[in-house]
Amino acid sequence: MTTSPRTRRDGTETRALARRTALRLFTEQGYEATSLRQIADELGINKASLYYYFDSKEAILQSLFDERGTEAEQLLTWLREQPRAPELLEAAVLRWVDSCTAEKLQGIRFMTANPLVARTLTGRPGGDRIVAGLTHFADELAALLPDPSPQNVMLLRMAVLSINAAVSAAPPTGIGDDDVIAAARRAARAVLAEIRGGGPIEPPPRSP
Amino acid sequence: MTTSPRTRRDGTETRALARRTALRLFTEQGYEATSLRQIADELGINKASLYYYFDSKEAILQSLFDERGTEAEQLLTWLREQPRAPELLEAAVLRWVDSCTAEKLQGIRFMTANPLVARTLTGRPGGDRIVAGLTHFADELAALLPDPSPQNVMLLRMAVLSINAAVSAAPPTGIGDDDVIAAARRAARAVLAEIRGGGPIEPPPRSP
DNA sequence: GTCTATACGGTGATAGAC
DNA sequence: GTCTATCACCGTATAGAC
Repeated sequence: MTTSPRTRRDGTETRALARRTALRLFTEQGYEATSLRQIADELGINKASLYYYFDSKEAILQSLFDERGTEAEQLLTWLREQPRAPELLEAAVLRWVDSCTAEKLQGIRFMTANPLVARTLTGRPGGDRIVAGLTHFADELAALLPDPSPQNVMLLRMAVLSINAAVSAAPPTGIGDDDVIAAARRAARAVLAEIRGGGPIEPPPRSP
Repeated sequence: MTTSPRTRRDGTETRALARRTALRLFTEQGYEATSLRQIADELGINKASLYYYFDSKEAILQSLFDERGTEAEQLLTWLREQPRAPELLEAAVLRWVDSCTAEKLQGIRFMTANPLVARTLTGRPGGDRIVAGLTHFADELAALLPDPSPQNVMLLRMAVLSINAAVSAAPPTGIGDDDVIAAARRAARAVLAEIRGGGPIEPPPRSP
């Protein structure tokens, strides 16, 4: 081995810092519009030094996807072991929405800013696991719909992606992460209610 | 003049075709990932010939924004001459949603695929009039909210942008434009109801 | 209007010294 | 680990013949 414990530790720290920097720049400017030179400059290192930590620019992207790629899959695993019930629909959607912490929001922001970039990694291991995982998640939930009309399937997908919609709708500044997440939750519930009721009118609860 | 009527007519047709081709490629692959060579190839002309119709790649982008930039402004103009009333909120949002024809959807798809590209044109005349116009629209509507809390402002913005959310949520194929628009409308109404009621439960209609 | 040829810069990436 | 130097390539854009 050529790496001592000390250099190894410094290395992984720099690598982690590079990932965070890349994530920020990719989110602000887009993946294609961000050059390796720019990332290196912000890190205070030379452009070529980045290649010590990553094999290519695409490898940086890949590592960002890998970091957060398992979440959607875990959600899917959880869903498949739940007993089928009408309440599962709302429970599952809200489980996903509520799992979104303020830290996870930056991942959503990155994906929202680069909606097409996932296709760059298609075919490779761990490519677009987030997108694919959420898609499968929504598709599996669609089987629970009493009326799986195209519109209702669409509304279900919109409920699942309410966090993304909230991030897209949020102005660049002035609204805190908490309110973004809370708004996403309320929107998801409202859309789910629309699917159930076919309209805003809910039958009043009846006690026997 | 160096252009005869005949060449002039052919020219504007080619220009229009180039715009449509660019719009499609920008939507499929992204603005930065699409090269002028690619656009020229699909048109069956040389790369350099594009510069007869457009001064630069950015000029192509600009022309696409100009084509659909006035709609949000017209909406804003309409809003400002409406009498203030509680029903104006939902009426205004639905006016925007319902104005979305199947043809207009491709504009939304382009913007959804290139969320950051509007900033490329900021400062220039007619830059991001769509985004800015819709933002102003939502902000003006926010003044009509009984409770303009950050969450409610967020929800209002999400209702206005429900078309964008629907486009983002729609799978690449399998769902028609009509269902996408219809789902957006239902989602917008559901979110507006959530703002009004603060919850999915609506009081049942009471006849005196 | 369309072409060929070319200029120019920036990009991702590699080799090798230290 | 970080650097300098260098590479091939592709991007936009221009000049000028036809």
